[in-house]
Amino acid sequence: MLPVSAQKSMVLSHLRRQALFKPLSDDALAGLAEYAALKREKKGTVLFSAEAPNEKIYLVLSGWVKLFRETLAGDEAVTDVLSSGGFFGEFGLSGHDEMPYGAEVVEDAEIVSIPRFLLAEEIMRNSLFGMAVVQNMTRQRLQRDMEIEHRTVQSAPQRIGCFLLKFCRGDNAGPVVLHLPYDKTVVAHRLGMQPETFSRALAKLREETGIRVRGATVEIDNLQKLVDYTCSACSASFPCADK
Amino acid sequence: MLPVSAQKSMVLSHLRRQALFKPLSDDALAGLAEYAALKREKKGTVLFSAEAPNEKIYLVLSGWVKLFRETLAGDEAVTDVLSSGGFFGEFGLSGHDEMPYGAEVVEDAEIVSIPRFLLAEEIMRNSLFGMAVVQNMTRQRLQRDMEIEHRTVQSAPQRIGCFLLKFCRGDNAGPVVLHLPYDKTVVAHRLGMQPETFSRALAKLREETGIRVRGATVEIDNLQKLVDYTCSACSASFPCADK
DNA sequence: GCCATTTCTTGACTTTTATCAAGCGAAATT
DNA sequence: AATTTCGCTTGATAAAAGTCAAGAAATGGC
Repeated sequence: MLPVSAQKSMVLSHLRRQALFKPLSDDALAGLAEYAALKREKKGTVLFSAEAPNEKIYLVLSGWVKLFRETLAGDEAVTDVLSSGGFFGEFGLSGHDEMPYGAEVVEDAEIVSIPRFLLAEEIMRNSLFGMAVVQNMTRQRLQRDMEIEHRTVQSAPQRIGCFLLKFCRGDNAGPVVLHLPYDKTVVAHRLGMQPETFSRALAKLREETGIRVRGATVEIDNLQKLVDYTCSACSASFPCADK
Repeated sequence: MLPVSAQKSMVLSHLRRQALFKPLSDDALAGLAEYAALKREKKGTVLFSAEAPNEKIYLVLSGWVKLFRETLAGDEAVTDVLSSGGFFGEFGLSGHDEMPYGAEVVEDAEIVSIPRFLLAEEIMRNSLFGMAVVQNMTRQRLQRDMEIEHRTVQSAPQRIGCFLLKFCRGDNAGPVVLHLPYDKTVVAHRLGMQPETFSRALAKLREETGIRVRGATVEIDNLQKLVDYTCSACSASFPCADK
């Protein structure tokens, strides 16, 4: 275990790197870091379940964290899977004192938690920061709108194609090799389908677009072919501004 | 047509009534009203299409407005249908200068538009207002999360039941009579299904829960029965806090 | 390196939703 | 009042996705 001071300065340097925190002064950041806690969590750890008390904002530094809602019947709907720079628990800001979703680590992660009242204070104090938060929320809402669109108008193979394209750069013409960042089961739920459907849909996508899949590795020889197949059922087209 | 001054004061009184604008001073409100425009629009009017320039924030005073995204293939995904108090166009705040969706009046509506830079200025000036906007955005994001959940885990009849329950008060034990606020076709798309599916699913719901439907009128004799049938596939249960 | 566990795939089948086509009924137009 | 339009329903059929079950492949622990 690192000494406390060393850990604090590490947290501070991580916070400084977050786009959202750019408008904050060094003093303000130091104030956050003072009360922030950094944790390393293993895959499978449930950070909290829905309806847990909501007092902190969490920021993902590395790894992947799944946000989900569970029905009485036991089905789960994954609303998002976050990586570095993603944060959650912000509903505390709007007066919800219970978490509306659960959070589970799906790939070993480092997570910083910050008491939410500190952020609320900072929003009030620094209007530039407030504006940055508004913009971030707005962008997130837009992403949710797109998610709703995807789930209603895209077929399962198209949703997978869209997911893969999120990891491709727009200027990349040649062959692309990428690795699925977390388990296929999680990807499946992230895309609103069952693992079996995912498996079959991936096979179909392979057939239609010539991509090659071996385990978690995906090779895309002809990016345009994948784009043509995937984005025909979308309002945006690759490279999408909001991913 | 009313004289300009009378119209301005009408706009002002409408703005004053909005929960979101509560933190604003009278001066600030008057400033907004000065540059705000009130319009009455007929059902069927397209306020703007996706990719239109995004310079205003719109606030619905009465009637209903549908927000939707259209794919290249011509399918449309309705992300929301707004009534009094709902607003849209707020993506301008996060630097998007194109509307990410289209907006169409689905029931005769009164709509106020406000130049977005005025609101951006006010967010910067009044941190209480900034906080209110953050909270509003946060709540909207949560609603989108629930929407995603509903579309993945609820069946078509359940989604309709859930929709009907939004118009019921939690304390209402006895029979409830309500009217669908806009065309069934719009409700169908709002719930992410085809009109034909909506029609059949409504018949199924009627069968399962004993509700009676005649045109746009729905009579619910046994609210609990509807709740039991509908909310079993949801993480929240009636009466839901966020509708 | 081997075994145990987990994750993924495949097959057979069911359920749900979409699609295409036709017909009904209420409301607006003339 | 007749006609046209639009919204809604219904039927037949197809496509998509879910479910249950079994087996294959990959992964992690020892």
